[in-house]
Amino acid sequence: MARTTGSHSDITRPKIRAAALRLFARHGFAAASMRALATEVGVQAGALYNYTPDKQTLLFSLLQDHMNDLLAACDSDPSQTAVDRLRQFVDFHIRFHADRPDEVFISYMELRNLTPKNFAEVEALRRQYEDRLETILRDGAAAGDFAIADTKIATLAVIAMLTGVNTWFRAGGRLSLDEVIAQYWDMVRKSVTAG
Amino acid sequence: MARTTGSHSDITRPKIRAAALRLFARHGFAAASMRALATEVGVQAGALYNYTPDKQTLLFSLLQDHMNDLLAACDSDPSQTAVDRLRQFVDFHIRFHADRPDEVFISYMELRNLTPKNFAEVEALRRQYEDRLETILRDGAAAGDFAIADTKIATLAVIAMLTGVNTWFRAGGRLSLDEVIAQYWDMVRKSVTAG
DNA sequence: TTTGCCTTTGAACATGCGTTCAATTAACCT
DNA sequence: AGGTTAATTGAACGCATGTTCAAAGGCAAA
Repeated sequence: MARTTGSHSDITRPKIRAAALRLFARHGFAAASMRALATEVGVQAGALYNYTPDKQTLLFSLLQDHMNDLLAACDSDPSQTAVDRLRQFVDFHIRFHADRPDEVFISYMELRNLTPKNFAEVEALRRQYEDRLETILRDGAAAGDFAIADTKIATLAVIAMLTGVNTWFRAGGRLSLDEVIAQYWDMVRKSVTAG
Repeated sequence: MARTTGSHSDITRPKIRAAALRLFARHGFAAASMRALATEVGVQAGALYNYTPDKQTLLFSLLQDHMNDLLAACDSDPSQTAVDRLRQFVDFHIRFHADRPDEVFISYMELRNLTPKNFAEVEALRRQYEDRLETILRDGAAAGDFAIADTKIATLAVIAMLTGVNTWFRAGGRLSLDEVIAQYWDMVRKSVTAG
């Protein structure tokens, strides 16, 4: 047997990416084998190499795309007040990440499995995203709306807090995503304003 | 050659644990081989099995000990006000974790490499620790010192925020640990009080 | 100095890994 | 219908993995 009926790169490629996302998130990059990935896709291991030069590049591509999606989806209107922009950021961050648990998980867990070059590239994208928030906080501090000692720390503190939602939130649980967002917004707002 | 001069289990055992901590943190549990660990210790791979029945148990033992250390070191005087206890918790959490970057890193990254039984055990310890904080927040809310919609969420949000320090803090950096703690305490305090 | 225990070696075992590639067949174009 | 391209198979390569165990040698007590 060789080429199978119905086989097409437009079908197989997204299947591979989706399965890789699931497998890497579930078992970790190092513990997820190309053979297991192939089985999940319904193909032999060799076929995967029509779609990625190697396993490492597959991981990198997933992370890079995720970060680019994140940056593309996150924009903030500088004519609004810093408080409004911060509220939008909190809402956006929680929603975007809750929609993509596997991508987020991998982005935090598998960074160290990237080659130095690939790591630097993903890291740069992550920093760009942090800068979006830091700009909001700095603008708000300059306008006197926020009371923050160190903007960089506040940025990292807020992002860590928000991303933490992904470790426990499950749709259909005790609280709706809207309720969760409301409380996080309340806490974030208070944490950066005078009190 | 067989037994080497100066060999003693009181020496080898802690060496293995220290090296395992470093290797698991650096490369990940799955990617860190027993042979690499043995090399690091200065011993052959077979010798490791005098100290652990298998690799999995070694990981579990490291995580379990870390959680037990954490619980043993964290106590809070219920006669103090909730605000004081919260301040102490923030100070303790950041300091304790900053002292043990590898343990903390592994505790978050390698949970999924535990067998279900081992995972449940470590998870139970983690929940105990969260309960310490939740008790403080609930007491403070009952006393009217805190304004929190949902205590469980606030607990997770605060812990995520505090643990995030470990992803960027390095001793000797721009800020001292005391400065970092001061700002985090400021943000945490404001986030759970009325504003 | 001998005895017995503690610790380590070093080789071996079975299994699984990422990756390559010639052969093979489906799908598409003319 | 025939020819070309695209997709996949399946076997193979070399190497690394966790773990076991008989043999061997350092150590301490008698």
